[in-house]
Amino acid sequence: MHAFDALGDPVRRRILELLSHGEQTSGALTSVIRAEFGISQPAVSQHLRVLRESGLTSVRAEGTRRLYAVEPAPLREVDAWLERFRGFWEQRLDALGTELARGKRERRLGRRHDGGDAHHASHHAAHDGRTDEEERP
Amino acid sequence: MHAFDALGDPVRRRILELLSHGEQTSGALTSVIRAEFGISQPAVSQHLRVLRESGLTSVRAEGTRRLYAVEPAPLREVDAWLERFRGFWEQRLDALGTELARGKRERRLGRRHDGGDAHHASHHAAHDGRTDEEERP
DNA sequence: CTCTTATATAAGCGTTGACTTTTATAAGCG
DNA sequence: CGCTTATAAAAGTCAACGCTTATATAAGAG
Repeated sequence: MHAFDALGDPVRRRILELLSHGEQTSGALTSVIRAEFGISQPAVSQHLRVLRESGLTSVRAEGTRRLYAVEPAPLREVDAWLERFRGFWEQRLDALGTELARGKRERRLGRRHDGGDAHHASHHAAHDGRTDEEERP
Repeated sequence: MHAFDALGDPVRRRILELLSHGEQTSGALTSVIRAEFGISQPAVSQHLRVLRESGLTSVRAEGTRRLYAVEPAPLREVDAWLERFRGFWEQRLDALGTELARGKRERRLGRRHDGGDAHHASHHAAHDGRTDEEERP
């Protein structure tokens, strides 16, 4: 399943938003989603399965808990796909900054960098607000 | 319909790719898509309708032709949604480029850096590079 | 071992979505 | 005008999706 398909569902997008702050247990995710969307535990579990199978998350067992985390690769692909449209809204950016940023980003992505690069993401625990407000039928 | 839903279909993504080079008539799009996906003219027309109705394209009539063009707003929204995940793969961008790019791109969001907690090792060899080639069932 | 908690799977069902073929609309052209 | 080209809409079909209830698995607590 292509990442875009998985991202088509608001529940799954919301789950990823929740995971963007760091890993979460299935249970924690489930209670938030249940509260926000009013769906059952198995429904959430099925969404988690889709996320797993589309490579958007990884899971790690800890006792009886399952800890889900964002797996960035497919999102990076989506980001790359969007690249060709950035010109549509970045046209007005001044040339120097754009060139710099773009050049750097691309150069980096085109190169292997797995060697000693054991550093981890850092999350700004800014606001928790959802940006996405949708209802489902 | 949310942009992400519309983007879930490979035909529609392909149409947008074709439009990323500039506006195209329905006919031109249709013949490419027919060739690549083997679907009928009405099928393409229906995809065009979805793209129109989700705001991803605009249309302009010229005689009997319809000229489609990318309408960037929803894509920009998608891009904004992705923003929160960029940290997962851009963590190592050096400061200058990052500041320039980010500051410019989302000046209004008032982003700040932090040296936060650590999870989410992402360790994958580079791969891919190709855009999109999929089959449909 | 039994009961409970955490999570996933199975089976079934209604709805949606992506097609198809057929038909409509409307502009150009002889 | 009638014929053709360009495009959309209508109606029907079939599979995929998202949900539900019911059930399985597996770890922990008592």
